[in-house]
Amino acid sequence: MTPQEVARRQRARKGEGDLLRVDILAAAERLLHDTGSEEAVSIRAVADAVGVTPPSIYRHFPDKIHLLFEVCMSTWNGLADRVSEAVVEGDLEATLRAQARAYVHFGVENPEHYRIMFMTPVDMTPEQFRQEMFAPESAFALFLQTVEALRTSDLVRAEVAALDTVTLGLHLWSAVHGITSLLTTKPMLPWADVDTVIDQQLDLIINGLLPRS
Amino acid sequence: MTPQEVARRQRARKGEGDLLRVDILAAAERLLHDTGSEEAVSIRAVADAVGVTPPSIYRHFPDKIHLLFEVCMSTWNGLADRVSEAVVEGDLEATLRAQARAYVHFGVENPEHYRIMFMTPVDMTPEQFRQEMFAPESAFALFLQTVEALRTSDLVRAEVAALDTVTLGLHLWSAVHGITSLLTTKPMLPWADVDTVIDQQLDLIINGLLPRS
DNA sequence: TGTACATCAGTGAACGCGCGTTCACTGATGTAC
DNA sequence: TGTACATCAGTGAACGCGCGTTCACTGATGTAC
Repeated sequence: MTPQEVARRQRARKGEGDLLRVDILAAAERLLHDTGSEEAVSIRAVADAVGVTPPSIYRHFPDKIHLLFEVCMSTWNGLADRVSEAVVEGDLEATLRAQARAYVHFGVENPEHYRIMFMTPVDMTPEQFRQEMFAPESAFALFLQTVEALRTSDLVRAEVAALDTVTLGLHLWSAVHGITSLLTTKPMLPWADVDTVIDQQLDLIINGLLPRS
Repeated sequence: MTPQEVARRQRARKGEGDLLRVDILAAAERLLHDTGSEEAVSIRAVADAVGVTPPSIYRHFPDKIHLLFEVCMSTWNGLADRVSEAVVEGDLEATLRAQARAYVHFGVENPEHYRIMFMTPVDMTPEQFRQEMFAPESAFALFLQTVEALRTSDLVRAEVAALDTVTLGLHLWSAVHGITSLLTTKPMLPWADVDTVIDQQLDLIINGLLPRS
């Protein structure tokens, strides 16, 4: 009848204090993913999940928001790998589509991470992460390479080629972000399955509403 | 040196209790708009702004979330008017563009209302508002009329005409929502001015990336 | 015209909650001699 | 091989906070007679 208690964590050896840091991150990540709720990831809940008392979190993180964002950023950095694997040599359109798919799936699989990073007022984001988010190795930077290649190719309309790469990138990102954001936020709407939605959206953007001839 | 206090509100006459209800809504709306922060709109803060004690809010609203959503919905319903005024007789493309512009401006001018309604997990939304949001007189429903007209016109590619109206509507909405969402959430990115961003995004979607001939 | 009374709008005080965070501490671990 | 000691990982208890909400109430207002 006693409530199920997580076994208290065995204390790390001297000099191995950083083991706890890793476990804290893992526990917070699991909590955020499983509950899908930022609120559920309290310092107390994380400490509980690791089997440790709340103050010991502060040995490893300056405050709650830095912990939360480190969790988000490490997931976000994982996306960069998937985006670079999505490259299809010699086929820019296919690359664009595959990268978009990787992006949307990232959001759909980690909706609360995504919400924290891209659907929350900036002021909440610690300065250090604001830059890291769009750093040269980030998913966004990789995506911009594809956009740049596409824009400077001969595949694209003259008006599109005339745009700034970043500007074009922001527009394409917005479209893909719109899908991700609404899919996760308003799942009760009559969506097709995720891959169909992505493909249709890309088809609209690539080919446009109006006829070609 | 005493803190500035809002004058206590004069008590309503008998039978005129609903006057307070209106004032509560107005105060909450102002608070949400001016602070741009859902958190700032606490029962206590609203009561303070009106010049009344917290419990009197409960005479008029069952709980906090109903108050908050009623504020959002009344702003949202105001958008429906702007969307229907945006119709340009006999020019579907112009209508689409004008309605999109009305929508994005709504979001940019009321970023926190917008965030609460469209960037927050569904579970937070009271049942009654989930339906009202997409009701027949809503901005979204009006927008769907434009989409339907466009889809069944002879302006549009065959593949686009073949789509379901709602499906096409969701895609167009996603694109416009993506812009709104990122503009307000990541204002430090190198955006052009709002109208330019909207127009460019619509141009992409209407004409596509690839050349027409 | 005066008075008793029901109704209604709003109050004052308090509840319990979970939170982030701080502080002074304990006790195990490794190291120096 | 044994012992004193510094270091380090983590604890226990508490802080103050603002919140949503409830409860029993007060006192002004209008109405009935």
